[in-house]
Amino acid sequence: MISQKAKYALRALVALAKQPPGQPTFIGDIAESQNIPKKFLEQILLDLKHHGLVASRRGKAGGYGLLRPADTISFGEVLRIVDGPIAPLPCLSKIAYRKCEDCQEEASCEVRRVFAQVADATRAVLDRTTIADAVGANLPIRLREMVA
Amino acid sequence: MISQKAKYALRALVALAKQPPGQPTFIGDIAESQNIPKKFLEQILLDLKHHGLVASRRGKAGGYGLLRPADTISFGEVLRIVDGPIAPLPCLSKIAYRKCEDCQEEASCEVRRVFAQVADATRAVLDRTTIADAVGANLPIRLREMVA
DNA sequence: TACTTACTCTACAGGGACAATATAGTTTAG
DNA sequence: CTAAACTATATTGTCCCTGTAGAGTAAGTA
Repeated sequence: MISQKAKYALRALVALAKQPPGQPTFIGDIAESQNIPKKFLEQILLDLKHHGLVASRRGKAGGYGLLRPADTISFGEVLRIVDGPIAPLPCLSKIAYRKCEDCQEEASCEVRRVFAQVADATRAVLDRTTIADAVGANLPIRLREMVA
Repeated sequence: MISQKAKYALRALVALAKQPPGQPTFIGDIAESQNIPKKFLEQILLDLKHHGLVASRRGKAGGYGLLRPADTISFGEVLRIVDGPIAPLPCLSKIAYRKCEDCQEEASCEVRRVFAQVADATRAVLDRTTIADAVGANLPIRLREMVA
């Protein structure tokens, strides 16, 4: 299960991607249209800003906008920012590897071997699918290119 | 991330699958060899017993053993018992579907569409890979058959 | 300049899940 | 009859998730 926070973050980014670029969008507008608690969304967008995904302008004509093109922001990147590692086991994370305290030999761990496949399958989707894909179509563009 | 409990459960089942069938194995032996807190493992095995995966015998010569053949117990089944739904969103679970409170239209939800692919990819691994596969080889038997 | 609106930042609180631990009881072999 | 092993329930402490609160800062506008 992904967190509610991650879901909000993705929905907000999708909403921003649908907006005409250039002029910022109010937090309040996104919060209302997407049914997200406004103060909570503030935190989330601030977090995304600190990671360089969105930019903001303050004051009366302020708001938020995507800082990078929507087709360069993958679901995986957003999830890692908001929820942390995607890997199903700490010993399978690429960004935050941690040895399992309780297991003896990593190389011979059967459970790890199986979940390595899960991690690969998951990353194959999340790291290839971008916000732009989500906005534009039913299937991720890059996967469609691979099939075609 | 799967829970510690799920990891313990899977490791215990793998350990049981390696044991000669017929005679039961002590909880204490599994706990020690797998580095699992014994009392915690008791709870876990009891839970698996209630779901028909293992059987137990009480008393001095008691212990636990697999109730079903190892190649009929999938990782997915174990995870669902211990951790609950596998789906990354409540609105994608087959066994415990719940509508997302905050999203308007399920059919047009971009986030849901992407995570549906994640769920499919995950289930493809977890529901096809059994305890026997984990014990026996590096790759799940059924996937190897598909490739061959 | 004053005012309004919107973003920025820190703190914190309630609830629930996770990971055990504790304790008491029951069963069976020898 | 007793030790070893499973059964069952209750409790505990910690951490994280979700969200709220409130003070502060910046920028356009009259």
